[in-house]
Amino acid sequence: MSGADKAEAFAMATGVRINEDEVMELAEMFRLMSDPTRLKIILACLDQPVSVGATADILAISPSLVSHHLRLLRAARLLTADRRGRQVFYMVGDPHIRSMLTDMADHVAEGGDSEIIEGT
Amino acid sequence: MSGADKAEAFAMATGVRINEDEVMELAEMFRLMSDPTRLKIILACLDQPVSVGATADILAISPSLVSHHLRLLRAARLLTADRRGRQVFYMVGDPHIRSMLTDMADHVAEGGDSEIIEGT
DNA sequence: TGAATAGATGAACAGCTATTCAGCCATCGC
DNA sequence: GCGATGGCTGAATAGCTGTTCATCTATTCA
Repeated sequence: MSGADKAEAFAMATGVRINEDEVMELAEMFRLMSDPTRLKIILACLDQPVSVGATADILAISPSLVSHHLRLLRAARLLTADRRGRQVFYMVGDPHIRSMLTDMADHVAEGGDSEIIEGT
Repeated sequence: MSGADKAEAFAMATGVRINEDEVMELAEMFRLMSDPTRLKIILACLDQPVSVGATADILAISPSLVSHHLRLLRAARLLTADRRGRQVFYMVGDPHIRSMLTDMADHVAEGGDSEIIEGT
């Protein structure tokens, strides 16, 4: 069974229209949002562009660390950069990602862990 | 500035109604979905309950590995377990998570990386 | 030009984690 | 009870990654 066949089998079996590469891509997105520091950075520039320095101040971390994270987020196109003078402003580019994030933030804030289901 | 104050400052500055603990909780969710193997497991039982063995077969990995991952997913309440005889079926419990996942899978599958925006 | 500010980069390190392997517990059919 | 099947658990390991520190580039202002 080849790799392509395996991916096909997975897509068939799951009923989810998504192949191996797309799963990897999705996983990579989640990975980038899975680090608390990075997630805070993303949330910080969800609704408006924020400069690197401002982000560092808000989160009380070093500009260097912010920059490192921003590079990853920029590379994955989760954030877009916009230079104004000597400052660089970052913001969430994809509207779909933005709404998903807003949605998830609300979901968590509303405490969706109220129901406990136990198997017999 | 205390920890609580910092969290408050963050919530204020970002405009996102979410505190430190909730950010951690959200990050943890994303972390669980960020591993390709684990993500495949979740996607496999998105729409219907799947047994451990079946999951292992579909993904062509060892039942042991599946079980390890399932324990984490169950602990985080991302998946719910349902024992039938000697088989245990798992499925995505939270409808909100399920729709988010379906949505993101579609988003990735449709290739949302078509537009490249470059800063001046 | 020179100083200063804002970000970016590279190396180095500590901590975490996905995977494998071996063995254990529970449930069903004989 | 006995064997077989299905799933769980614990230890061990290899690979990855978030953070820090020092340094470097780019842009503005005097």
